[in-house]
Amino acid sequence: MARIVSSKNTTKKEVIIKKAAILFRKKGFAASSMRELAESIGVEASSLYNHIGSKIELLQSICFKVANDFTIHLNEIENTTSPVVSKLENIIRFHINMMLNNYDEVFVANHEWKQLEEPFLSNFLNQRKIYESRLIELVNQGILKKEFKNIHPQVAVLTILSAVRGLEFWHRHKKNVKIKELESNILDHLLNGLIRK
Amino acid sequence: MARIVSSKNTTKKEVIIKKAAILFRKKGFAASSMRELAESIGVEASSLYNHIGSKIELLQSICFKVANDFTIHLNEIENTTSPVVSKLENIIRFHINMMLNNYDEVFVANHEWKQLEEPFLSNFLNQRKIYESRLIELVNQGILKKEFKNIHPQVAVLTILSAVRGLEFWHRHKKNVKIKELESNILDHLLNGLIRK
DNA sequence: GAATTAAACTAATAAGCGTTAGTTTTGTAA
DNA sequence: TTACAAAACTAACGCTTATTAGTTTAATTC
Repeated sequence: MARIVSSKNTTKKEVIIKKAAILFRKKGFAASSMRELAESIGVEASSLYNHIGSKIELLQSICFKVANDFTIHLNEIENTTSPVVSKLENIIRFHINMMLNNYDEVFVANHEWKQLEEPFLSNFLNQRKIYESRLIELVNQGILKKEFKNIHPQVAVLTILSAVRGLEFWHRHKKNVKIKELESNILDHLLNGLIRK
Repeated sequence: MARIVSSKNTTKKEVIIKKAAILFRKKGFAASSMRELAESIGVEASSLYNHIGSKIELLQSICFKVANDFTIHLNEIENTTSPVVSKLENIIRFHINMMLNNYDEVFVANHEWKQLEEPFLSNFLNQRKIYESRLIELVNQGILKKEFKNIHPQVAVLTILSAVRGLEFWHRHKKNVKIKELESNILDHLLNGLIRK
């Protein structure tokens, strides 16, 4: 009768959620079973229900934790008086680091949000939409202040978000490129096509 | 007893594969059932098996059709003598158009390949790896020929592929932006940070 | 050491899954 | 009209699913 190991600062629920993120990232939410999850932890499936409510609740926890982290960071950035280009750079760096440090969770939030049920699905999409709108507004400010070229801000934002999302693939190539080098390369690629010369 | 409708140029199998792509894109492969697929076509689930082998075979067809389309196009491009920047532009435009014209299939190939079984999984990943290697080599040529800045070619390729992949999201915003405008915006964003000035 | 609580276990549930077998209907060609 | 083939149907198979109920074990508290 092996118990779920959990140190002082993490509850057993948090252990389960972390393992769920790993499993959902590897196999996808729908293709992951509670038995598999339990096995990866070392208990029976039914034992999980002493700590969590349901499978779908695990997905909810993962998705909204990630969404909230991004929202909170954007709040902080907006409350500074830096140039727009610095703000955008800061945001891009945050995305890159979230992807590298919370790989499983960010991946799951990006790929498995579709499996959320209402009203969580709508909430999640709404939160993401608002986040994007705020980024678009930021780029727009950069254009008005002549920091950026006169591009379509909506396209720019989605290009940036997509490019940063592509860091998913760097978990495959991790050995070949240094993280900091990677970060500056992507930033250079994305910004120098954007910043007025 | 409704029959599967199919015009002269499309077999019933192709109709099923197309509907499968739509369903898999919307709900994910694992979360899609054969009964749902059948319903979207207007027959019973078992009737599908007069035309197809299995559920997983549908995913295989979709994934490898997309992969082959990209490979074939790259073959054609490599057999021309254009400047590297033109080749790359051509490839980016092809990606954009594949995404816009074969949305469901490209989406499924991008997101659901994980659910493939061996040996198809390995074949698919290998084909993708080779494709990326050829793009990296192309960018490398551009650097050697001084057409591009001295960036990390591997990072550049993944940034480009990821950014183009982000066109997925434009099916949400389709009304707001014209396709051609979108295409040139993305190209400008990606290339003008790359091309030597 | 006894009592209590936390958290594991076993067993079972009902529902849904992909797929198959066997049968019936439909469309086509002789 | 008859014969044949294509493609639909119904019914069922065995399996897996998430989840629940009830029980037992382990850890904690008194």
